Amino acid sequence: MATLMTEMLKGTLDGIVLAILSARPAHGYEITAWLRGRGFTDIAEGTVYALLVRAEQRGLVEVAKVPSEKGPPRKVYSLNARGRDHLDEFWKTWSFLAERLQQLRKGGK
Amino acid sequence: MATLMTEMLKGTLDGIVLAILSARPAHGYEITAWLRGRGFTDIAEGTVYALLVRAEQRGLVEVAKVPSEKGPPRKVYSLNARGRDHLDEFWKTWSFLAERLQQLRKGGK
DNA sequence: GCCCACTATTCGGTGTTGCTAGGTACCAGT
DNA sequence: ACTGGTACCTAGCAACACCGAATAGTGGGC
Repeated sequence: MATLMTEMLKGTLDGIVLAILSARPAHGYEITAWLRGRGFTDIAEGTVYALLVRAEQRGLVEVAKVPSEKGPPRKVYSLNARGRDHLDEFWKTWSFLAERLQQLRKGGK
Repeated sequence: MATLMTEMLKGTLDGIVLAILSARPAHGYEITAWLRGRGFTDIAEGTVYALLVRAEQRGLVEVAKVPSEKGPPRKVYSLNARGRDHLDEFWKTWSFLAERLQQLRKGGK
């Protein structure tokens, strides 16, 4: 059921996008396309934009408006120092969770 | 500020509890204590109970009321066939997510 | 007898999150 | 004109975990 993924993405999608931005600056549409290509087929378009706005409000990313040849201007996001710190924290939390779940999976059944 | 872990647990705590129940029947208080012992120190007591009620409403678990020597009667939950199916789905979804994140972590930075 | 700690469950209200389902804007090809 | 691809935004919704408090039973210390 797709519902499982929806709930599981809460809290992780945030980190996923930051991780993408840590590799290279990108804009919303690009990020969405990238996610779709990686198998996250059901991630809604609006979700990514809302998430980027939140990231900006928290001061995790910098924004640059870049005119596009096709369509409206792009908003290119790039990770700043605070964002990198946040990403580190994210990976720590993720590692903790992933370890416990791996143990559970082995132990159970 | 919502903690990272709180948001990340959304959707996964559900599976964690089912995984615990797949090993052996248990009641709410016991599950909470188990989680605390495993490092999930900040999981609220009420959270587990609410989660168990949801699982029951979805028909994933069976409930048995067992009198306790200490305190009020326990509600002992055990996984049924539907619950095991759901757990399988959970692990599939989790695996998918964990794989993508592992790739991202390697690739990024 | 009275209070406290521990066991055990329940409930209403809150904040964060991703999804739904639209809309705006710009340009190229037909 | 019209369609399709690019690119962004928004309001309202449902699900989830947290918080704080209440309820209830048992046993031990004073």
